Amino acid sequence: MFKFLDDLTSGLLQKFPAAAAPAGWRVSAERCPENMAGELTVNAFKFARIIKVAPDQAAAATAEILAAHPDVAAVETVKAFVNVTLKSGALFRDTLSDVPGLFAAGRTASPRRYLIEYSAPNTNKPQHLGHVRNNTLGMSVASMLKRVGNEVIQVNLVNDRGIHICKSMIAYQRFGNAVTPESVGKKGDHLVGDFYVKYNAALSEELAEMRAGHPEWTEKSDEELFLETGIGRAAQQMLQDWEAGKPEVIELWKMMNGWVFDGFAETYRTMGIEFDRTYLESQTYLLGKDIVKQGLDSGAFTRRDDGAVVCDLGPKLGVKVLLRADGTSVYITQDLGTTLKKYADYQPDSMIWVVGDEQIWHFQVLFALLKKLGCAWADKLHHLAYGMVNLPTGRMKSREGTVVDADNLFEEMTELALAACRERNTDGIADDELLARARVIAMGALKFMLLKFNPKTTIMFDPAASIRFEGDTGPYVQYACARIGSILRKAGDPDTSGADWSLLETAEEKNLALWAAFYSAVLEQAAERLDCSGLVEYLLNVAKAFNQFYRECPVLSDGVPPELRKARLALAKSVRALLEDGLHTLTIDVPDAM
RNA sequence: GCUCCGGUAGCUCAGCGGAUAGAGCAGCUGCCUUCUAAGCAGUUGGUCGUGGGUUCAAUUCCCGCCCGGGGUACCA
Repeated sequence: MFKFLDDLTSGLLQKFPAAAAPAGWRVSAERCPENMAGELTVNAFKFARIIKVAPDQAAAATAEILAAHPDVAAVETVKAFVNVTLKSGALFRDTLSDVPGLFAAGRTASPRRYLIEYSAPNTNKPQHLGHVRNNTLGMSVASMLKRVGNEVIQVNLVNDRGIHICKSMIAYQRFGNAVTPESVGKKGDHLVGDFYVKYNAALSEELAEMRAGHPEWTEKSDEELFLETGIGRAAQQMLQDWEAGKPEVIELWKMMNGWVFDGFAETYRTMGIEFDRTYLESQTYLLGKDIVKQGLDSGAFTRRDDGAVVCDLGPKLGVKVLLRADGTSVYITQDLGTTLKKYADYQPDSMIWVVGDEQIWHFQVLFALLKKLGCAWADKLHHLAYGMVNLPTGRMKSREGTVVDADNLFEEMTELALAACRERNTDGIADDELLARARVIAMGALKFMLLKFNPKTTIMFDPAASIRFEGDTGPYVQYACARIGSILRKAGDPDTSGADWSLLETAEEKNLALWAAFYSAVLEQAAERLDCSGLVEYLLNVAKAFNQFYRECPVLSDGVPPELRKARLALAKSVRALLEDGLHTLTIDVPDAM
């Protein structure tokens, strides 16, 4: 970053030998507020204590050192804020003229191996907007952690067994007429989802009939009556047959799951997701049992009078059951098993789960259990909890048909983006090229929208308002890149080496350099918080700064001196590199033109 | 009840110890024979839920209260 800050730091430490600065301490600067004279601000309130003087003395010393610094053009002190204006040459030297340096600054000094699990769909229905948020958060956090220099292993854990899967299978047996995705021309996960809906409709019907015939049952919940229904018992029986390995059930299960996996593969391809490994719950759901035995042996867990195995996690988390009295395992038992398996498979330094915030409690318990089992790495586990996606009409509910389907949403947004493309420059552009462009824009808009929110906030998705390509959106940033691409194409992809950056002296040009200076800090914070929303915000600001530059500073127009043109071309190139790097970090593509 | 998350402009959200609280959308006003108007400029709009406390400094930290959502399973 800025050389003057290094010099200021050493200057202060020399001047105040009594200073108690932590190792590696360095004075930092922030953007100066718009209405103040200055580009950067050094806040002396923040480090006055470190150098052990009063804030106004710290500020005075700072101003004195900076006034004599060759990079500094002007200094102004307000209270303990020291506002600095840099000389053009120094400003660009430390920022946009050195893109590799800018990018390298964002890399971590201590790379780690992360294992991140996300998506985790069920194979009884297609993915919806909630999954899209999960997928987007997972892939972007993974990408961002890689971008700052870590090794990242991305895994999926597919819930491919259980009563909900059997429901789709029962409905297929009863109402399926042996259809296949090919025979009806439907994506496999959608076809299976249809049967899941059919099952629930048939169940509701049967429940209604039963309640009509048994007035004493009207008060009971659907869950309580589930096993009283024929179709409920059928699903239960099928689950038992599945666990017993009954051939015709396994065969049906394999066939229908195969359809769903094909469908998911397409959804993931559209989003640009590639998992390093996909774990299947059907292969992991029994894993936890021997760990429970080990826990009993070590005394971490205890056996209750009725035979159930439990663990007392203290006053806050309470007593957790790990094995029922009948010896069957519960959700957390499986999760213990898969967690240990993932650890054994990859030995990560840290594991991340991208899972909805309704499971915060579950993960607290899981982590506590792992500690109890003596896993030294248990304090390096992180539940990346994210909020629901709600619609203006309320929560999304599969049963009530109020979900926004992922594939349909991609399709709809692509259509809208395509229409927007057609309104613009379509001269001589082939249809498939236009479609490819629309896809990049649509997916960019969607991912950017989802990442703009802090993960933990509950999102309100209003299709009418949320599907936008203007304003604070992904396409806004992509558009800035496209404008730069256009300039560079018109200039014949010029060689800009040796450009004289000190010729760039307008407020718009300097503003871009000032924004660029903070890229590494933005990445660092995103990685630390496992939250890309700061990067999203940042890219909007850089794109905005570029659009202002675009308006105010002609590059190719007649009357721009050749040397200035070259410098501005170099600037544009660097800005595009920055924006592209940022978007790619968010797993968003950049179209050549828009 | 206990617990977690949220309450900031008409709407959707940033800011989370620092200088006069921001953005986008919506509304109003301008700017396309000039490198792509998916753009730019201007403008309207706020007792940062509320009452205390800590601090040189609080939207930001602590405590109480009010409102909304999640969790509180031997479901996943």
